[in-house]
Amino acid sequence: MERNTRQRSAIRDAIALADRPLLPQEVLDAAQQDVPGLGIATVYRNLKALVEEGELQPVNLPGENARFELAGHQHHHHFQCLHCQRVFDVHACPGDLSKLAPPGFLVEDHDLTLYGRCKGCAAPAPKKTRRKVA
Amino acid sequence: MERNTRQRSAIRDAIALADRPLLPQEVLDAAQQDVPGLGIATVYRNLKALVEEGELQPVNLPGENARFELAGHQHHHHFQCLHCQRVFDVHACPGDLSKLAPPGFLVEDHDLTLYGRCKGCAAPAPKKTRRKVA
DNA sequence: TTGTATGCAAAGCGTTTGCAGTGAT
DNA sequence: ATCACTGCAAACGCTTTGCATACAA
Repeated sequence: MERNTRQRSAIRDAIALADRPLLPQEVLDAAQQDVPGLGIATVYRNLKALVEEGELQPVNLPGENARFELAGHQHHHHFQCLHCQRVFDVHACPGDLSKLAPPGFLVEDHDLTLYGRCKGCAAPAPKKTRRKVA
Repeated sequence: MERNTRQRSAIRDAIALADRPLLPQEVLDAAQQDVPGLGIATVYRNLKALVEEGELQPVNLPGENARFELAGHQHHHHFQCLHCQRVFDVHACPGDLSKLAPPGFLVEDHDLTLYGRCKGCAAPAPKKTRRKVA
């Protein structure tokens, strides 16, 4: 059965207190302030477990490693800042996009990512290519 | 300077002849029919070079490794089949999405991925979670 | 001939897993 | 006292890089 460990609490709290989806490493950094000896493997194991329990949900953006946020936010999208690279929730949706697909293709779902400048990063910068880092 | 090797031609051809974005491994498989001894490192090096030359462009989908297609397709989106996992181009776009972002956020670009059944994979299947594979 | 491109193998990076020890119940 | 959980290190999958050789020019 599920046990309540200091590690698990620290990991859950780190994500609950964040105002945006966090990378596993960011979760580790935050949770280590509560539990200094915490290891990255434990973070990954708990993230996976918490997702399976339905408490967290993964946030996958194009070319980015998975981030994690509290579940419960229903269908929504994300915004990534081209300056600070951080990701924010967007609680809006363009709606039905089924007519965009070619004939014969059946649309069941969609993912949308907006890019630009977040509230904290004022002026526009030259667009940079977004890519997966190994 | 750029040299014209059999390997580079085979790699370029593999992508040019495909009707969809290919994974590096798929490029390798296809190109090895022309150049049997071809190595995966050469594929990666040429993909990177061809992207920098502007001949190819990377296709990044949420939780997926990068695929590659010919450049020149201007702004467009992609469709991933939930059954066969393959990716197809979508030459349509919902248009201006800047009003979806929260106040203070400046939208400069967007990525959209549609999910469902491709032309070849008829009936709908239970949705499966899309995730990054290490 | 010259030096870029290739193939192989090793290294990197993020993520997962094996294992013995730790600690919640 | 159990047995799930943890930390560490090794293993993994994909991508990149070092190096000696091969080959386009």
